[in-house]
Parts: sequence; structure tokens; C-alpha cells
Amino acid sequence: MSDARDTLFRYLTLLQLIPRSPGRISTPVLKEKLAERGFHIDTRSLQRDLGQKLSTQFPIGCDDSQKPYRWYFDRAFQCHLPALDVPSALTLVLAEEYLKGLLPPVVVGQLTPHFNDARQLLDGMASNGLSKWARCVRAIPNGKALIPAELDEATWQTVAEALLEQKAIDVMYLSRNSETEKPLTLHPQGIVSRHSATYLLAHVDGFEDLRQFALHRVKHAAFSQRAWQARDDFDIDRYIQSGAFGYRQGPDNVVLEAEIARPVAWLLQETPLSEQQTIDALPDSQWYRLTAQVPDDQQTLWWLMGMSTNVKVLAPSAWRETLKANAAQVLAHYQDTPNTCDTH
Amino acid sequence: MSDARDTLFRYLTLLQLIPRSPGRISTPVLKEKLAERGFHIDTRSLQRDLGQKLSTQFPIGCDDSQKPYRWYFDRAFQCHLPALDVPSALTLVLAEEYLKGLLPPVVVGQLTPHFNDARQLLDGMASNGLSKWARCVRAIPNGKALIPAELDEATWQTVAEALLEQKAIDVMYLSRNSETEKPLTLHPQGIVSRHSATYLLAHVDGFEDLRQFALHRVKHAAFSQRAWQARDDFDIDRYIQSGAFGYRQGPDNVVLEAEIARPVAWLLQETPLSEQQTIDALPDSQWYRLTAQVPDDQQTLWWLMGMSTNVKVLAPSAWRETLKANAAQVLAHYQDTPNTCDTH
DNA sequence: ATTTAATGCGGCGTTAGTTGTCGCAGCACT
DNA sequence: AGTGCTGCGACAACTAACGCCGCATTAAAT
Repeated sequence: MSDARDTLFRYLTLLQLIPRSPGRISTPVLKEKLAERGFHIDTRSLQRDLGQKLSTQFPIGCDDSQKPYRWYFDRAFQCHLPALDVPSALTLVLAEEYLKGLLPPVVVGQLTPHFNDARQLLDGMASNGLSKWARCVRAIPNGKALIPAELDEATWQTVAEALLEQKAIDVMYLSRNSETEKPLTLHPQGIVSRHSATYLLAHVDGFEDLRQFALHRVKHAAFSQRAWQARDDFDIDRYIQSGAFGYRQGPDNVVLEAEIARPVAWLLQETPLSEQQTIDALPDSQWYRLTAQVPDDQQTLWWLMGMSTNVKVLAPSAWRETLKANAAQVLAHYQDTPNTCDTH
Repeated sequence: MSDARDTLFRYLTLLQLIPRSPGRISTPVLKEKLAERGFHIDTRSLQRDLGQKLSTQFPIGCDDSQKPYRWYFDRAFQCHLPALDVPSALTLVLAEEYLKGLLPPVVVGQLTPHFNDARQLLDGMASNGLSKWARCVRAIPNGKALIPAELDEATWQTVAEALLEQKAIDVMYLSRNSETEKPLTLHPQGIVSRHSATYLLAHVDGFEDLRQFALHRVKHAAFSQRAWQARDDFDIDRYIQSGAFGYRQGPDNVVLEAEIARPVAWLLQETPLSEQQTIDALPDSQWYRLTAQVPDDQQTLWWLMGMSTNVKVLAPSAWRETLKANAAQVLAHYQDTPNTCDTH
């Protein structure tokens, strides 16, 4: 890439260097970055490129309130280089529907231009007038969709950058217990997005232990002066499996054996519980016998609970007992008169 | 866009017209499409653009086995015009983790270049050598992740295009009951992606009733000669809510009243069940009183079941009864000796 | 207040690249 | 063999890009 002397390519590089609207970049910085990439051009040329060529053809703005002008892309603009094809666009639309229930609005918002691009493509396809695609595509999430916790756009940007560029941050944090915001200096080690809430794993400056910080309770994040402190021993998977998010998990898989009703059998035949899974019809009934290797985790147990009467767990016995005890306790809750305990 | 005579812009348009690798486009077609967009150039120029300019700077291939050469983009290439920023890249990584458990691999595969682009950006950031971002970002899905049903890439492409461009398709369909593949002509009306499986809503040629077709049981989809038949009365939301996917739903919201344990209270304070929700502490206990307007659907009921002993539903009474009956039935399943019915 | 350095911008001549045209060659089809 | 399509090399005319210069404006420094 030393002397890639091609105007087209230089323009492309230039366009890639201009950030989307909250961001800005000044002309001298652009010149420098271009030089880094092998484009040694006169400042005047760069000015002409920006002011006359690019800004007429692209939604590029210029902040000329201060003298080294600052350039930025329109917030909504997105351009994919091999243009999106129809199946990809449809996938993006589906993805958006799913993600809206899973990630905080601000985080999904980061991808809005992409989704808009997809929608635009689909809109433009409607040869016969009104576009109907929006009325024929739906994503149904798996579980109950809780409303994702709101978080601040600036916070997300700062935290994301801090984590990946290994910087410490100063935040105002509203802890769960107290009502007051406390200033903290954090050393980010990881981010966990657990269905509808997003957590930062970090340790507080001066302390050793790792803690979770709900991002929506973080106010005013900013890069800190303090140097970022690593934790070499940190393993995010181990951390999660240790039960930090209520998902404790045994180290090994277990063999689940159960009798399942026909609708469940059909479901699992199409979308199996695991790679190792067998389903056999039981004689003289609408029931099936399921054997599957599954992880020993909370998720699976919850799924079994949700299946309620459609699944009878035989093994592992621990789960069987848990389900039984749960059912007994739930029943007890709802039982007004303790004596009306019905069995089969 | 009539006489947008700018080389740069023409190149850009050209690049957008070249499809990703499974697709191809021939030189004369390109010339025509360029003309449509206001670029009236000589064939020779186009040939030069492709063969000398673009293909040296971009991963563009040329299939010269037949005479009108056919051009295509490298499968893996992706270029976002305002380049991805760090927060967006992180969002993409999170999105990928979620979507892998929700959409069939082939569908997610449509977006692979995007995700790769994001990963590449993050990889390139690691100033201090090895990139660690992969070890510090996780998405924990809400429910149990079943293994998404596999489906054929060509099938997805055909079905997606047929749906959106309103074409009928000929398929070989392996129905759930029979073991044999049957040829069908379908008129696609919608696509529903329900957690791990994806369904096409269509009516069979010659019939009036709408049916669901699991995409992973569709083999050999191809555009049909037959003209596509619309169904004006089709409303996908109404269709889903009518219970077609096991998610029957009452037309109105209901008011859920329940007593919830403290962890649930915390969870719901951060990621509410609905916009209208109040949580009040109950005196003399670790319990809280929840009131929320929620949809009257299966999802919510399942969620309540999963909460098991941590939630005691007070209203609506129908749910209360359902939960109670369920618990009783589950308990009955697990009860070896009917007499050991324990209550509080 | 004056100086100084940095930035933007118009203009100009040189240079380099782009474009259409022509002719030729290979290929498929008739 | 003929015809039409496509790709490619070459050439000349044209156009655009580039660096340089000078000047105006602005902000910081003296």
C-alpha cells in the first residue's frame, strides 16, 4: 500500500476515515492519516476532495465554526460495498426484531443505519406500489421479552471503547441499594449482555475483587486519568459459570432422560436440545422417550419447568427432585385448603 | 442523477452493482444498469474500469469461462462506508452471539461478512499484541437455546426472494407425517422466525387455506412458472395471535397481580414486564407486590411458570388456576406414592 | 496591539489520467 | 465462410487532478 496512487482508492480511504456524525475529524488529522496509508497529497488537494468532490456526492457535513474544519458523515447514512442482496436484507430485518427485545435500545441503535439500509432496499423492491414486506415478516422470541433497560448512548460509547482499548473510566454509579450516585473509577474487564440488561465487569480502583455494574445505572462515564489495570487470571466464561449471573452450572454435561408429549417430541426433532439426542416412541401412548446430553445449568432446568406437564423427567434424579419440590411448593402457594391435594 | 458525471461516483455505483460471490453479473448487463442510473459510458470504458481499475484494488473476481465475462465480489469482503466505530463493532459482536442461537446458521451466515468486518476492526485495535476482546464479551440468551434447525442456503435465498418479489415457488417438501418428499407449488405470504425454527406461510397452488411450512423441511426450492397469488385479507400479526404457533393470545391486556420474591423484584425493576408496572414492598417479609399490565399470551404464562416458587400469582384468576393445575399435575407425575402429598 | 503560525480558498500551469473510437482477434452460432 | 458479440490494445483528444503560489482570515503568542 506504499504508493497506491489511485484517486478512487484514496477517496474510499478518505470516506472510511470520516466518522459518523457524533464524531468529527479535522482536515490536518485526515491528511496525516492518509499519509499513514500511503497517500501523500497536498493539503490543498485534500481540501478540494472534501469540499468539492465528496461533500457534493455524499451526505458529508462540515463544522466550520472553528478553523481547522471538522468533517463528519450524516448520522443516517450507510453504504455497503457489495450492496445488500435480498436474502441478507431480510435477515437483517429479522435480526432487528430479535435484537430489539434483547439489547438495550441504545445498543441496537448503533446498528440503525444498517437496518435502515436493509429496509430501504426492501422498500425499493415493491414494484407494484406499496411495499408489503413489513407485513409479512415476524420474529417471535423464545422466552418472555422483558423491556430492556434503558441506557445512555454516551455511556455505551465510552464503556465500549474503554473496555476494548483498555482504559480506566470514571463513572457516577447508582448502586442498587443506595439512592445516591457515587463516583467510582473502574477498570473494565468484560461486558455481559444477559437478555435484557447489560453489565460491565470491572474492579474498582484500589480494590482487587471483580464486581458487576449494571450499565443502565451508570451515569456520566468518562475516560479516567488512571492507567488501566489488567487482571490476567480473568476468564469470562469461568466467571459466568461460577454463578455470578444466577446461571450456576456443573462442569460436565448430564444425561437427561424424560418422557415427553407428542408436541414436545416434534419440537425437539426439529430444534434439538443437543447434538446427542434420541427420541423414541413409547408403546400404547402419545408419549415419547427422550435421551439427551445437556449442560447442567439453570437454563435447561428453566426450560423443563416451562414445559410443565408436557415433560416428565426421569433422570438426573436431582432435577427430578427439584421439579417435584418446586411443583409441591407452587401448589402449596395456591392451595387455599391444604387438603384438596389431587393426584392422578 | 441524470448527468452525474463523476468517475468516483460511477465507480461506487459499479461496485454496488457487482454481487457477492454466488451471484454474477455480466458486462453488458452492468452497462445497461449503469445507463439506467445516468452513467452513459462506452463499453470499452466499462471493461477498463473492471479489468484494470477495480479488480486491482478490490477483491473482485471474473469468470471468463464464457464470453460475456461475469463479475463477482469476493464472498468475504465487506466495506462499510462510514467505517465501523468501536461501539458499533462491539454491538455487532454481541448481536452475533445472540443470533447464533436464534436463527438458522444459514440465515446468520448471510451476515457473516458484517460480523467479520466487526471482528477485524476489534482485532486490529489490540495495540499490545494479542487481541483479548473475544475473551471479555458475552451474550447470555434469555431462554434455553435449542439448536436451530439447519436449512439449505439456496432454499433461504430462493424463499426470501420469492416472498419479497412476490413469486410462486416449486418445492420438494418433506411433511412432518410422511417420510416422502412431495412436490408442491407454493404462494408465499409471510415468514415467521420462531426462536430456533423458521416457517414459511403460504398456500398451496389450487387451495385457499394458509399453511405453515418449516423451511428446514423444504428441499430444492425454485421459482415457479405460475403467477403468484396474493391474499389481500392476510394479516401476519392476526395470524400469529390466532394461535397458529402455539401462542394464542387474548385480544386485550390483562392486569397481573402477584407477590414476588426479592430477586425477581430486582430483576423487574431493571427490566420491567411492561410499561405499566408497579412494585411495592410488602411489610414483614422479603416479598414484594407486583401489579403490571401484560399481554394475555402464552409467553407470559411460560415466564411465570419458569419463575416457579419465586412468584405467587394472585390475578388473573385464570392464570392462577392454570398454574395451580399445572403444579398439581406435575407433582402427580413425580409422585411415586400418591399419599405423600406435602403441603405447608 | 502586533506578530506569527495555521488554515482555507481561488487561480494557474503542468502532468497524469480518462474517454471514445478504431481495428483486430477469438468465439459461438448460423 | 459469414455474422454478431465480446474483449483488448492503441491512439489522440480531452479532462481532471495535482502541487504550488498568493492572499485572506483567524486564533494563539508576544
